[in-house]
Amino acid sequence: MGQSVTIRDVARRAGVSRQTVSRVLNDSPRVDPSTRSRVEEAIRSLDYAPSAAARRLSTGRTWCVGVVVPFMTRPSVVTRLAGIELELASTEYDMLVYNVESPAHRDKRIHELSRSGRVDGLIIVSIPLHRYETERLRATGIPTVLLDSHSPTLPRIVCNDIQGGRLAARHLLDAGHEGISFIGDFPRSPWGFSSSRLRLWGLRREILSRGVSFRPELVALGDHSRDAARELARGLLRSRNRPTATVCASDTQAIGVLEAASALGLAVPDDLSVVGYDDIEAAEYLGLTTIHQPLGESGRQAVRMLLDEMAGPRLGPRRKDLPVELVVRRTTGSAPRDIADVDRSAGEAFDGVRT
Amino acid sequence: MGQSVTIRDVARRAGVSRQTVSRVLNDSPRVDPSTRSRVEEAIRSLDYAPSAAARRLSTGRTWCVGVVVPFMTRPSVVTRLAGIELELASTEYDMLVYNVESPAHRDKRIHELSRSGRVDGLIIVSIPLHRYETERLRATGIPTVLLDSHSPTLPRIVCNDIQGGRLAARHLLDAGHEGISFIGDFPRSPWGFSSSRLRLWGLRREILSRGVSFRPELVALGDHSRDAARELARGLLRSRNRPTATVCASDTQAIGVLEAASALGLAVPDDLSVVGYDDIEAAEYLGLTTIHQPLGESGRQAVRMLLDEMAGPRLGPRRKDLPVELVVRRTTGSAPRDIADVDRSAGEAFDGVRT
DNA sequence: CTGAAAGCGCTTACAG
DNA sequence: CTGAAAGCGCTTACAG
Repeated sequence: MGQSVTIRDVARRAGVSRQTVSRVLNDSPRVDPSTRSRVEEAIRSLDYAPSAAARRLSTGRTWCVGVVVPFMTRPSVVTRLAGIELELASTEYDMLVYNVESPAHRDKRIHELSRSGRVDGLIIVSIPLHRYETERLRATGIPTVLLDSHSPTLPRIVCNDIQGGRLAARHLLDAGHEGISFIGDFPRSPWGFSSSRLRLWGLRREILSRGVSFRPELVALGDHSRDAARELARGLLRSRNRPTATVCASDTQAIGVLEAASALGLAVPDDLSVVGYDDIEAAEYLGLTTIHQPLGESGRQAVRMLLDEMAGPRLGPRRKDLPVELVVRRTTGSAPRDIADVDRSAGEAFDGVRT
Repeated sequence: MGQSVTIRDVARRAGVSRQTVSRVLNDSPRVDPSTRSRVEEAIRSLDYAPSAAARRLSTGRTWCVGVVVPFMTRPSVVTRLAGIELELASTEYDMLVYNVESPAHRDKRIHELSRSGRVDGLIIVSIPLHRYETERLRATGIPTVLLDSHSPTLPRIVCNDIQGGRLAARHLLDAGHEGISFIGDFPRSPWGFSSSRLRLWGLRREILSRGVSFRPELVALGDHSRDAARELARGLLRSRNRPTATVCASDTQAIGVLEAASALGLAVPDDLSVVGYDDIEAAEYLGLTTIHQPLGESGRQAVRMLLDEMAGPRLGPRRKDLPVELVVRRTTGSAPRDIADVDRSAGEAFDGVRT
């Protein structure tokens, strides 16, 4: 079965002690060259591989990093995950992945993970922690980095959501839009995700800073899904004073908005401009204007920050903000001259009555 | 730092031996109820969590399953991965994920994984193994299940690719198509993926079994990407005797074909029918007719098969085929009456010359 | 440069 | 039902 060759067998074969074999294994300089080559020869001829379990117990390090993600199949999440994997692959660390499906499940996972000694460090993706969870983590002493969520005390990598909202608003305001709607996530979902809220906040600030009035009735929040966004958009777009542009909390939701526009006979971008968020792969082939986040890179940076934390505890909290950027494609354009005209002509198309 | 409470501390606190604590931890029935509750109380008051590393060394089991995937961000791959994670989450096993980016990298990963004792079992996704790799795996004795790839000896879960090709062909033949093209992956990529080849094989067999001639010049193979598929499609669709329908080895490639059709002014499905493969999320909102694979379910089944293997080696090879099904949406329709007409009218649109 | 001793924190038979 | 002994396969000081 292979697995039965131990360090003891190698030592016997090479005529040395187990410690010497261990030194060769760990590249210790305090080994005579000729001894070393004898040991290496023994390792080779016995096809020996050291036991990870034994090494872990004796060194007290697992050489594993745990990654906790919600909704791992979401394009933005899996891209982050791939970034984490890529960076870890260049180290000796392995990646344990836990997909959590509910807030309760999440709490349990994080708690048990932090205490079982299964991982040397933890990366928690997109999940804001309660204060008591943060405290529990500190108590266990396990190095932890948050990716895409905020915390007053834990080290974290965040993309600048407020800036993203501002960029989207600026782009639309420059094109003459004034009725800008926002479709995002429920404000008080049990997950407590904050990105949608922050993006809206940035959008609002930019609009107000331009002296344009912000219309709260154009904000519609729901599930983070295409279907929910489509229904919300349908409502907004049928209203008397409909928006000429919509900013979404994700590309997925933006796709729902495009569907709603299409169903209502509104042309994009002539009648309606749409801006997404994330720049997932689908955004490119749909020609969706969106806010690009450095998703893969954010994962890599989270790993680097975690490695730093594991090397030695830092004094204060650490936080790194990654920039986002606007990617203009084909779903945004100038505001319609006069929205009343648009509505009138849309009306004509339906009922042939001139008003 | 928390981690310093050991089984010894608990034993002392409860006034019993370490073995007794161990029995309580492992739900052994041979413990007196009152002793048990004393131990449980001690565990609680000391906030004790057993060391995974120690348990692993003494039991010889890691309680980890390794998953090796290529291109983890591909929608079809991540869906499989999520299925694996979901099934593992209902067990005590953790999931180690390795994303391999090149065939060389893959060989190294699989080899070292199988020998380091880091995992109790291995799931290898979409990667056909060389014979010598298969032999090496057997030699290590590590239970292994292949998901979405074939092997004469290893246990495996496969979706029926040949059947998928047949279903696509049948659907198109029923709609009157005769010039059916196929856009798939390079036949001899270093990865050795087989699904594209098998789907083409099924397509071909179905066409021939209907007495329709198969036109090899309508088969175009390239990189598994939207861009490559778009360029291949562009070539096919501009040829004199162009196809009226295209089957693709993936939805991603089908999207490239849709782009090519759009660029050439061909209406889908009036001028061209398109069938994808996988039924990823994008297929639904693009209205893409496709072959649905039970991606998540295939991951779950791979875990169950692996757990069986780990419970005890089976006598013979095991293989499970999962069914695929056709999902008809909006990219397929009847064959154009006379393709020459179509080409003529397209020509007119361009140059205004009547032929 | 090398080895004898001790230990990492559990579990597994073996007695009683 | 419970405990003393031994062991899992490494590494870490400590001598020499």
